[in-house]
Amino acid sequence: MLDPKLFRNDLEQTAQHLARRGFKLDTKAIVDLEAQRKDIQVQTQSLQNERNTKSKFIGQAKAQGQDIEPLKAEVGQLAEKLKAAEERLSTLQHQIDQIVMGVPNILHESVPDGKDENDNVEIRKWGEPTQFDFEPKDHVDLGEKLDQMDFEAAAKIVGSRFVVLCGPLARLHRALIQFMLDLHTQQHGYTETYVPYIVNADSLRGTGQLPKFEEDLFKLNDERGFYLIPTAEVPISNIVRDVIISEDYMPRKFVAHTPCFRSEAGSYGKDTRGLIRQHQFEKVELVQVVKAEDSHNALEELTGHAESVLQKLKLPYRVVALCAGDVGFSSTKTYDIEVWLPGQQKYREISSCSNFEDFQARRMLARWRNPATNKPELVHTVNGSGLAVGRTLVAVMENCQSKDGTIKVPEALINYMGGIEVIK
RNA sequence: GGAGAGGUGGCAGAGUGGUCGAAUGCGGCGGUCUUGAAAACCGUUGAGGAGUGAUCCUCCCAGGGUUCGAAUCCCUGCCUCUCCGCCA
Repeated sequence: MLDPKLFRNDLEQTAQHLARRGFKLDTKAIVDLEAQRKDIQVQTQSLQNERNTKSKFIGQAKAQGQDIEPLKAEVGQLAEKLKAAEERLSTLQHQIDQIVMGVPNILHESVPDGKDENDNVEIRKWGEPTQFDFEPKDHVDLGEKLDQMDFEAAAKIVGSRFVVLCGPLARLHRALIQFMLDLHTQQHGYTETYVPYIVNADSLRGTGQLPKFEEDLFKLNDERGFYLIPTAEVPISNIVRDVIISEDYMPRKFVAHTPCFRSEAGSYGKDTRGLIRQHQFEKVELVQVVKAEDSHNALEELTGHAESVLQKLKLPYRVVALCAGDVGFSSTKTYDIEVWLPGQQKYREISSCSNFEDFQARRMLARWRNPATNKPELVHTVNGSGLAVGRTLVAVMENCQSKDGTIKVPEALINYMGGIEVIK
């Protein structure tokens, strides 16, 4: 959520900023609603003031034994007007909120212009696309040939976009998780965190998935309005919702491994093959809660932490800065890390690292107390995948395959595999 | 699942339907004292919002209700704690 003051004092400039990402702010509607709001709010408050004052007076009059009936009647009439005013105000405020909650974040000035993913800018590249002296297979062929990856069984058990892994491949999947968690906790200073996989609507509003993107979520058939998490970002970030933390709590760095659940509504026909796009996948997520002045450094740092996973696995990748049209709703700036997939002869997203500045914090009311002013200030939140586990598994399989269809376990994972060096 | 007790400011903890946005303690901040610190003492200290401003409004878990007036009474929901039962 943007600072509401921007809509009152800097509306045109805000609209221009938002236009960069192709978002059209309905300034006319806002000006109109704001004018009404101001008018009615002032009215309402003055009526409330009158009621309070007179009611207090009744108390005093009663204490002195005066006749208070006429006064009661007078204030009683006031109450009707007040109720009407309060209702109008709340309706208006609701309409304004509806608009404001649907407005994306303002982009950082360093974000490149552009319309869609084709305009993203490569920032750096690590390694070169893996060369083979044979025709490399994709992970589906490899996995099925090994008899350790079964999409049919999964389709029978639930439906499409799920997978069953068996044997060493399932273990490799687990090994990746352990490896990533150890790396981030031991070398990058993150606190290992275990969080709920089910969240309420308030949490999803806090991080920005709601109200706009409900269709991407799995909602439980439960009158409490629970959802499966689409990413650990939601439960982790909401740890600081509605609290005022102390200065020495920051920078706070959380890492958690969780499953993620996404409905993938609207992506029919996209990545239908393999486990690139699943309804359920594992992810190791990095979240940092920092002071405003630190967030852009934190984004660079966090992106580096995600990259180091790929470096240690010796998987070639590149980092791209998302262009204005491609940056997500809540983010001011996003780097995608894309790993090389020989099966597709393409770089594919394996991590997305974003700085939300105070956008999520304002929705979450996540604040810290600044000793300099002794006042609460909004924190900044930064997060990124470190990494998407399923896609990392794909990358390992495809980049480390041999001609005979076996897979060489990356050195960094051999200990986690109990010494297994080749998956066959 | 059954029985009970609660949810109040950064924390702990009072609160009779009418100067209660809320006693008190701790913590924080400022000061006195001290070579310095501690102790002691004095002062100060919730959040959000409207308005150019004086000032005003809202918030005592959330949502409804009663009332001229609700932290206080009533209803619903959520959460926490204690006991019993069941359970990975």
